[in-house]
Amino acid sequence: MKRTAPKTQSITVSDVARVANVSKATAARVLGGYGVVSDTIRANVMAAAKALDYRPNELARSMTTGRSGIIGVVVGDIENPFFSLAVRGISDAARAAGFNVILANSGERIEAERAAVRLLIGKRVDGLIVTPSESRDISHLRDIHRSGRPLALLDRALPDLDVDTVTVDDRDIAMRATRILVDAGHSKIAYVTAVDAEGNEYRDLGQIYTSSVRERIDGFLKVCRDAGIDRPERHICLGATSPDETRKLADKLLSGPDRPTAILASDSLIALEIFKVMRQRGLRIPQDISLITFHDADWTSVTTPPITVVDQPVYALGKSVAELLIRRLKGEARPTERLILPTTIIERGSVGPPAAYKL
Amino acid sequence: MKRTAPKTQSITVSDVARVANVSKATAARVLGGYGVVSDTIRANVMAAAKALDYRPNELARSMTTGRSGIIGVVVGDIENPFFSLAVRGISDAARAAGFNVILANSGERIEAERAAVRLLIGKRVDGLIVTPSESRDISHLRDIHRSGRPLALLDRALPDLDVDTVTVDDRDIAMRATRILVDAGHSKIAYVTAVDAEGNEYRDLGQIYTSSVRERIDGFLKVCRDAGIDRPERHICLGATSPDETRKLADKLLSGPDRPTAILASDSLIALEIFKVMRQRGLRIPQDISLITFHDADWTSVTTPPITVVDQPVYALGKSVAELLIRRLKGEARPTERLILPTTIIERGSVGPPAAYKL
DNA sequence: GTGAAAGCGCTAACAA
DNA sequence: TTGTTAGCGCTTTCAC
Repeated sequence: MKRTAPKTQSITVSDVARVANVSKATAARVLGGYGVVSDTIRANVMAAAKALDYRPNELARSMTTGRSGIIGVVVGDIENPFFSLAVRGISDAARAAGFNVILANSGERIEAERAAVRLLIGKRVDGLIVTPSESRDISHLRDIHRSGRPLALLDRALPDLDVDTVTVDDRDIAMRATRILVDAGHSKIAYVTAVDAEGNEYRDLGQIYTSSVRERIDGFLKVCRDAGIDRPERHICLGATSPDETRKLADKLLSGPDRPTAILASDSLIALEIFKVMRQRGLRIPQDISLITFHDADWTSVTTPPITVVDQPVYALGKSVAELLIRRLKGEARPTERLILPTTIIERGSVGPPAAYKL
Repeated sequence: MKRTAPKTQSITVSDVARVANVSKATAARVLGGYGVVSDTIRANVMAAAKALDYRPNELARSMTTGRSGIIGVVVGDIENPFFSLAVRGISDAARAAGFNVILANSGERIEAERAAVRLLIGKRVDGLIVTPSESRDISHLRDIHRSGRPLALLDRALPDLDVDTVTVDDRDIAMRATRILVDAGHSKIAYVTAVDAEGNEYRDLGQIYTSSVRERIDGFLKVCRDAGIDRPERHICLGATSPDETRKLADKLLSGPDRPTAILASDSLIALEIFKVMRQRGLRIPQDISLITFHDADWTSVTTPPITVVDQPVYALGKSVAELLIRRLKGEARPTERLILPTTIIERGSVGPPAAYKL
């Protein structure tokens, strides 16, 4: 005797086949859109499917085909407009190619990233796009590769991992941004970034495990040193990992006697908090202090004054990395590609000569 | 003869069982964490699994159990900070309960919403959270219900659909916002919103198919009429569906001789574009024109002047709806709940008396 | 406590 | 062109 099924009984290929008076295989062929079926039978089956309100079970389908039509995406923080824009680029490219996207957030925590990757592999996504939160422990990324699924990296390169990668030239762009500040006469320039390090004290590059961050710091220091600035690393602030932390950090940074005359912020979320603290402390931009930030976020153009920004091609970054991945998914075998997209600086009104000069 | 597998052969329960010298069923029991197994055997199986680097196939697991541990979420626009914050609320609640989240974007297009729902049902998610883009055609939402999976609605209620819903009181909050403007002396108040209607001409409420939008317009009109404002519906602008469209709309709105003296924007993306256009046209806030917007977006507090906003409990909205859904997923049978979360208005500096008063 | 066997809904050989 | 038959990797009776 058949017990009542605990979960809702759904209509299967067999049900449709029975009603249409054909074999399961034939019904499956028209329902699945493969193989060849005569027009009459096709019509019958379609009618039966419609009558029964048949819905394919994608799970079963993926299980037998080994394909899911899904691209897994793991980003650092979906609330960061940088990532949501990149994700739109990815989604648009995916949709255009008939793929769907599953999104997972790592919150920039490596364990969450590992878990997300594990989940997505478990769900048998066809390929993954990851923004690796650090370069120290990338075993889970190697695992992807080993599982036979293509992986592509977004925004952050991993020298040790030979996979398709799309980034910008972070070192170069940091140099250009810093140079703007140096050229304006600044010599006390702070660089504020989100890396979490013990005590938030910067010691050396080897301590930074996120490639983009490391490259930017490298570029920043290079320009400072070339300009004869003494020990510029003193003004590197790590630990701006949340609005709260950033505010604390900014408050400390802007209160000391050794206050910087210019700040370079590594993303728009950080810059926003810094901007707020500056305001709150009555610091005028750019008369009292200058500010440049990475990412041309919405708000940067509506403040008074508007903020000078590093404009990364975020949407294109996402679109390109998805296209690269999709080409591999479609079977294209080619050497690994590492795309570096061009970046510009939008000069607005937040940079001026250091306060001292005007006295 | 066995052909080479086309796709990477993964380690299965059978493989582990063979190595551990137990039956498939026993291996499955320890690997799946169910049933009873002796400690010795458990240890053996675990060792074998580790040695072989076994990874469970979630697909197969979901197929037999009928559960996936996944909550499907369909939102209007993930780039809208309103939604990304709500999604974080959902994700946090989901994670806390051991669920994962798959995110799909509808772009506020009903066909995309249908497709997303179909995909998620096909993937056999355990339940869905949807921000319905309109109330006219909700057959796909009824389908969810019919498929036996729980559905919960976020931010937009559907009177005809008896499912758990979490919203704010849009009518009330629109009334309060409008009243602030009226009390400041305004009588030419524009309401700008994103609904797409033919010719972007507002005729009557019946034309608006998004519940939140309808309620807000209703509240707006009510307060205007109570204040004796003549035909306030003249100043309702529909069609602010993208930054570009919004800019055009705002440009037209602010150029005519009948220019409003105050604007109420239905979301922060719209308000931002309006703000930019105001700036560009040299309109001073609040001397020349007043502005209030829904959603306490980041940028609204850093402009000069900062913007008065309707502060919805966005994170809580997401968290609550997820919790409601999860309780159902865990088998709780109870009558449908319709939560309405309280909302406040943060008065900042963007509202003043109408320009005419000061002349 | 453990094993054998059936089956989830689908696709993919192969035969007819 | 259509049908038969095996699986995919897992869980789940039901015996032992």
